[in-house]
Amino acid sequence: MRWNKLEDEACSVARTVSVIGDRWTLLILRDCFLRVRRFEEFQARLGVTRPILASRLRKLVKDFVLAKVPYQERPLRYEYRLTQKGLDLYPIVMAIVHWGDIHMAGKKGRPLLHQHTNCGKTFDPVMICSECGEPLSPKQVHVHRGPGAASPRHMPADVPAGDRKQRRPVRSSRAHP
Amino acid sequence: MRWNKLEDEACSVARTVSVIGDRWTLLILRDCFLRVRRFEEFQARLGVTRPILASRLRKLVKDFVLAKVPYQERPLRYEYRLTQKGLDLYPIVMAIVHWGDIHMAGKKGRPLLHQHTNCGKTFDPVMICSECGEPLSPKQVHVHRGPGAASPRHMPADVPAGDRKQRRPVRSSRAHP
DNA sequence: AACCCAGGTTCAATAAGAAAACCAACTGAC
DNA sequence: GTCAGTTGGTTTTCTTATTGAACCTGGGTT
Repeated sequence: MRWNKLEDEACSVARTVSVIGDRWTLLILRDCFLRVRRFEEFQARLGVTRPILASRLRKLVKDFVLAKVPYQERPLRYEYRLTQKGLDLYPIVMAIVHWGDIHMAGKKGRPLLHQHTNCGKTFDPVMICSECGEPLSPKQVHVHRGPGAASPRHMPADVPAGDRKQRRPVRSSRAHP
Repeated sequence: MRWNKLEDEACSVARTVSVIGDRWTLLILRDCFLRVRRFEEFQARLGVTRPILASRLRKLVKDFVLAKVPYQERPLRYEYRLTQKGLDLYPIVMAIVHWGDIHMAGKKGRPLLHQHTNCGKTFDPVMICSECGEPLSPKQVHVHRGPGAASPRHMPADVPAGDRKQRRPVRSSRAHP
């Protein structure tokens, strides 16, 4: 399969992977969330070769994840900033960080700690259901076809519904449309 | 930079990316969460070449994300099942799906809908702070060095702490140790 | 015996990535 | 004015990874 065909697949994972499913791209995005913005800074921190970095940044700009904005004139210089679409990748990056913290940390513990400035505490990211607020587990989720489904190829086996509780919904910044 | 050096980096993103930071690997994991378990089924659904699929499955087994368990004898055949370490990737996969749903869905809408069997509703995954329960936004998170930090190279600029509220912590299945 | 199945491996051709050098537009120091 | 320095790249060559097709193994079926 060619990678440009991937974004046409009727699967949100495939479409997302066509944008960020590359090792260097994910590391570039990590640095974006750490406020890195310039070519030379990415290059120095990541150790990536310059041609690869240039091609990845170009692609992220093309996909509207980053925007190239001038930070000075004469000589005209640009920096790369996360767009809203890019900022929305934060849960993915945090989920990746958390998994690494739990499963890949060395004996010394985590490399970084995250402090939530709202509550002031060191925290872990937790993924919950927007409707009932409970933490999500794969076995409690039943997947079925949406309006954008193409073929029944990607459908899973059916899973019986369990007990049901009630809670107030959590207003996500970006809920299902 | 060589990819085997990546897992030695003092960064949880780099370490996680050394395991799952590959396009095919992420698609394989998507299918794992859709209860796909066998070589031929992965191959048919993904359209990946057989040598790549074999190499990715081998690596996921080596990294204890998947386990190869026999489902019959004579002829002896194995299937690939998510371990607990693999199941813990669920928030990453859900975050990827959700971003694709929001930013990459076609005109027809989402390919798949997720129903939470606990509450019975179609939901979106929301990432919250384990301590105060508020949805996370990148600008409200201050990163600082943890015990496993190596060099100060990967540190971000400081961000002032905002207002502080109080809430009860959410017990994540896997909190910070 | 002849053929099918699941789960791979082997091999040649092609695409992508790495390393090092080079380029261009401008600055500021001398 | 020229000479080195800075930033943000491109070019070139070499090495590695991926693709596509075919083949293999250890069984079972008719």
